[in-house]
Amino acid sequence: MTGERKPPVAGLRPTRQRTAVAGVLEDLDAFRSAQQIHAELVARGESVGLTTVYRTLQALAEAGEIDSLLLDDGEAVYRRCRGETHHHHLVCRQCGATVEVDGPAVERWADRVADAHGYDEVSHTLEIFGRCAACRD
Amino acid sequence: MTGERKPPVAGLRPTRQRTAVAGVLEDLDAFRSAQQIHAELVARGESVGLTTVYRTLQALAEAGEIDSLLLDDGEAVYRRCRGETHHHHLVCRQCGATVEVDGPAVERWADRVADAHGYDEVSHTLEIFGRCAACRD
DNA sequence: ATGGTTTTGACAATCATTGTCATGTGAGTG
DNA sequence: CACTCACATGACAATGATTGTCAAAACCAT
Ligand SMILES: [Zn+2]
Ligand SMILES: [Zn+2]
Ligand SMILES: [Zn+2]
Ligand SMILES: [Zn+2]
Repeated sequence: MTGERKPPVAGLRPTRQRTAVAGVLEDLDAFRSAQQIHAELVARGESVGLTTVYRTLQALAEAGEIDSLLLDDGEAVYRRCRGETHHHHLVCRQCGATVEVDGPAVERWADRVADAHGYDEVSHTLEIFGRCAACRD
Repeated sequence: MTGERKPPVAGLRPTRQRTAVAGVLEDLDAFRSAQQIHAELVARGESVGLTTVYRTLQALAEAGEIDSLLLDDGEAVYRRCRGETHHHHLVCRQCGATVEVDGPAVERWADRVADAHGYDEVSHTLEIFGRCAACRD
């Protein structure tokens, strides 16, 4: 046993704070905002500054370790996804419960459309929102 | 000749301000922010308060007369689209130049995925971003 | 221990958007 | 035309998520 732990963010020091944030993300199954994650940390007795939470989430997202998306009101939410490869999400508007979904056909379609109109450096956003079974009462 | 003009927003008084905002949207071909539209109004010599621009764009969007989407940084941008029916957009990150695109297969796919996982009240967001030919230099 | 680098976090600053509310406007009435 | 009054406007304040600042703290390797 090497006692090795996966660092919260590649290339950055695995500090107590970053490990705590990564821990919360690991336990959560839904997309959550920086503030919600900060609140969860406080609830767990972990002392981490809100600024640090924002910075860590940003770093994790840039490193591709977590996914982020914008809610209707522009608020950013984050989630540690299982899938390693590119995918999209079916998200419950109420509780944030998320299902990771693949759409190979959509990927090809998006690139084809962009190409047909002479656009390059193409990216896309695609999220499905709804109300999950549990939230239907 | 009835001299009839289409009201800027259904159910609301066609005021000078609302007509001016609608006019700018009619001329613009790209997605623009409330602030940019306000700046354009000022440039045209039209006197319209920023608050009114926000309110009018919101009303137009709710009435389905214009489309809106969120940029990466959460800023909302608006555009008067030609297509009457549901569609998506291929948007230039640099200049906002937009192409309206249809993806019937994607629509069905999204609904099918949501249904398969027991989600209802489904909606989706789908935008393609890139750099248009004109912005490539 | 020591010096240099990284990280942290309390706090201030941004900035798009929304809330307020006193004032303006206009369609309808008589 | 004069009078209503509900709707509309806009200067200004408030909000709220996010980012910037920077001195203090933590790390790491000499
Ligand atoms: Zn994901
Ligand atoms: Zn995709
Ligand atoms: Zn459109
Ligand atoms: Zn669609």
